[in-house]
Amino acid sequence: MNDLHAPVLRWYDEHARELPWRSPSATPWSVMVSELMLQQTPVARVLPVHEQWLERWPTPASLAAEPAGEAVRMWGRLGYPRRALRLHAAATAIVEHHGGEVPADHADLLALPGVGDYTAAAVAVFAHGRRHAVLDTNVRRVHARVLDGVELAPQSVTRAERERATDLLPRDDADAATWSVAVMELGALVCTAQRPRCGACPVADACAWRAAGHPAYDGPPRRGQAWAGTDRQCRGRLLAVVREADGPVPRPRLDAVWPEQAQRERCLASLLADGLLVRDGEDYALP
DNA sequence: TATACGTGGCC
DNA sequence: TGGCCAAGTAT
Repeated sequence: MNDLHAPVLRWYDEHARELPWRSPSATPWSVMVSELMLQQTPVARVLPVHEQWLERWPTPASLAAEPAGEAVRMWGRLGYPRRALRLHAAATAIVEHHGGEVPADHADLLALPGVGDYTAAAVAVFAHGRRHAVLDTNVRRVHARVLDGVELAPQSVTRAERERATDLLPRDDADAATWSVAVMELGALVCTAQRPRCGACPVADACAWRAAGHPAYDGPPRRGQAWAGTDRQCRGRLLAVVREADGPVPRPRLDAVWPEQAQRERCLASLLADGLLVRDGEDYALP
């Protein structure tokens, strides 16, 4: 145990949110579903969808048995709907290659659609108790501040950063898992990107960033996410029409939600290419 | 490695 | 008020 473990673990024990996927009765599938949904998406918005999802599809096999379009519809307005397709494809792969059970090995998880390095680690650790570093944006920000004395972590993860995160893990598997979720929670609730609550931080006294006077980020400029008028907005509008319709949608109803024809055509084509929509004559529908 | 990919809440 | 941000992945 290093000097950070005890205060962070104690803080987590006292302040952690009770979330369904952290329940002792949560299944690996519940954890995996939560991780896909939480990618770039706030907890508050995931909560109701996760509950409905698990009620309808309590196992990978139950989801794999349905058309992918049902997953897209249930995904609702969570955003990045390709994740719904990937989760459905992952469920299918789990049935085909893992006997319907969410695998525990990082490499097996990484091979599943929609599962990258972070999610593979999160499922291995939080669903199966494996000992593995979990590096998400929260953990990276906490490490950057406490250990490096900078406001934000670099854009990409280096080998050194990963090795340090692994070195920081408590020796015991269960403690290591709790440590990872605790650091994530600390980043989500206290060591936030904006307006960090250093007064509530269990390791404020050990924080290099605080000791340095909270120097502002001075790295390369980080690109914002363009939205208005972008293909992303257009795709979102088009897919929302089909998702919220009872059946196949005639083309004019799609034309009505986006004025620029060229962009509309391009986005419709990309939605078809992604498999988020299928065309049936003059109508469009979920797959 | 840089970019595309949804949505909505916050200050 | 609009830019920033939220448990990333795929290409």
